[in-house]
Amino acid sequence: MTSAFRRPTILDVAALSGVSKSTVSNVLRGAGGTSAQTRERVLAAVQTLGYRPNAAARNLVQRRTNLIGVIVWDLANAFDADLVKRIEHHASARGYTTIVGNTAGRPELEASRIEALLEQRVDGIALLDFTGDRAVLSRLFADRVPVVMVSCWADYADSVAVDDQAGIGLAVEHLVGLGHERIGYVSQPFMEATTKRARAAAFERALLHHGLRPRGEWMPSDDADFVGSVFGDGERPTALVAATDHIAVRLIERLEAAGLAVPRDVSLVGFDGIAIGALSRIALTTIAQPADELARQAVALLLNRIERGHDAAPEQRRLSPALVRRGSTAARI
Amino acid sequence: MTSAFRRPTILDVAALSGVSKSTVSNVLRGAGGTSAQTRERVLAAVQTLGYRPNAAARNLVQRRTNLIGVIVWDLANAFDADLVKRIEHHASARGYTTIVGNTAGRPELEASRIEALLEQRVDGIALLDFTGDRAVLSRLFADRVPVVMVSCWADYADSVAVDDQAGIGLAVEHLVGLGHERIGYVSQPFMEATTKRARAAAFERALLHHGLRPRGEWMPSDDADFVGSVFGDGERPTALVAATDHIAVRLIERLEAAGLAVPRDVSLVGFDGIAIGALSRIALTTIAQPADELARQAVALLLNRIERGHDAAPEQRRLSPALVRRGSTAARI
DNA sequence: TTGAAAGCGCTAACAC
DNA sequence: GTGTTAGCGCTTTCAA
Repeated sequence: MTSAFRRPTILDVAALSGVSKSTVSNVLRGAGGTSAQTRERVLAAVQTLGYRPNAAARNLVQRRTNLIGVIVWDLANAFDADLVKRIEHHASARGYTTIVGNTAGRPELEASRIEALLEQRVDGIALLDFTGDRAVLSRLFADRVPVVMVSCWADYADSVAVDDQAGIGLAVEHLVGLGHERIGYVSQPFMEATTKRARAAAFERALLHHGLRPRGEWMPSDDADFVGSVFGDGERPTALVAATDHIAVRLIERLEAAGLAVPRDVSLVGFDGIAIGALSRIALTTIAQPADELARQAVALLLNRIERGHDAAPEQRRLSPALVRRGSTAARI
Repeated sequence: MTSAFRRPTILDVAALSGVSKSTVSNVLRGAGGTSAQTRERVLAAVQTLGYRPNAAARNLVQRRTNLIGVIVWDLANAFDADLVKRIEHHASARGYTTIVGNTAGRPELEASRIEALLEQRVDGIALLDFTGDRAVLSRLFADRVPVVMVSCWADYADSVAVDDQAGIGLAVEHLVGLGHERIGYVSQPFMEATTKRARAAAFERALLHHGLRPRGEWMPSDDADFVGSVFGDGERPTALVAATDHIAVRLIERLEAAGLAVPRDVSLVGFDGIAIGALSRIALTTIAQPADELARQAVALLLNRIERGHDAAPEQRRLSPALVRRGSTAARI
């Protein structure tokens, strides 16, 4: 950097336009009470100097930053990335800048990312797929930072998530409608805990609702060795519900590698509605989440709490998912 | 917010531990020159108060923020998202916090996102797939903000990108090796310009190198109506190179919808190496970019310029891509 | 080894 | 309408 280089400050603008810095500030903030003449002069000076206000200085005096943080499990995961993109979009439209922290689901990374956000004094934080580490949460609580949980929840924070029970219900209903009676459920160890539990519980309930008996051995919480153990011998499920589209897609790989065809031998329903599920080569029947609505409401909830204060009781929004029928499910033969 | 709530400041810590705020600052920054005793007392006070330094105040006096900005075309695009994730990771490891701006390739959004970054006084900016709007770039230049371009380039900025020519060369060589002579190239209108041009030019060169004649009608810059026009009648290509994996995946859809099988009727090579290409149902032969190396070097270049100054001439790094053979290419019948 | 004091660049009373 | 002034919370000389 050229050693003499210094960004123009509000004082430079004031000097050039021959007014005081408060007047410059008033003009720039649109505070009113300035004559059209001086406004012109100030604006001209801003232009010629290429002046741009320093957010740090403003943040310091205003005690707010117009920054929000987003903590995400894995940006390489299509659903997460899509959500982050939409959150950034809505936040930006309302004048907030977004800081993203990717945690890879590791609590220690989560803690350090959140620590960084708090040093920046972000006005609020959106937690996608939060691991639920108590220490981290209590820290947030102690700092009285507005938080919105997306796609997961806790009773002491605002949250917006898809209605997991309704979603899983749709999936099971769809399969039962196709004549399936032996239905399994596949989850994954590295998955946000509340959602994981909710979907698994919803699955059991849905089966019972249809007069079917949930079978523990068809509900592995890990898809890794799933095919070998469940499809080895004995009675096998004719249909599967996967906790997420990601799991479903991996499952297709594993099933087909083991010589089982989808949907001929096994029908499969995913959950989320990621883009690649729509490819004709994948054609994944799935429970689609209303991603943009999720993002919109998350931002609305968060900014509401930021701008209107903390007092109100936590709000828990549940959005309705929709069944998207594609080629991975078929009538039981 | 409880009206009486105020975050503890360095003064509170100083008061509680009975020292001056400079001493607190010295302890916290590890500046040395403090006795073990006072250190203990200060640290204890920090602990009990839950004190956390205010980045805005620090930024203001230090005139640097330890913030970097990342401008990305589309986080919903797997390759971009993966890159952002890795950049955030490397930056975080070196003490920098990342602000992401998604631009959807729209120059006006790009400008406003960059404007926001500059107000935050980010120490540097990584531009992924920059649209190349001159006004925006000159603004950056005027502000003397360190910039690194990733996967695209300009001669006046540091950049790190894959060697497009080598990559396309590998693709063509692979196809020629399989006996193909009528090879087409498919691009897309909404794509970062320098990369787009470079890959197209490299394609022509590669064909010439193998003694083949590039044919304009087989090089649409838009994949939308590609299948109809090129595979309608007359002589058709037996193999295609796609400018990106995304395009390749879409092309598979369109080709198969038109009754053409991949690779039976057409062989197809993509570019990028996104994860879904590895699924057995997709099995996309592709030119894989070294994504993590790209991210690592981008961060290294950027932080180097930030921490060591602007003087050095722009550095242009070109990384080698690798051919990944999968099922979308086959010998010409 | 510690403290006092001068800012960093801005906003927001309040005075003129 | 416009200017003066007192901070916001921190770092960083410079003295003691």
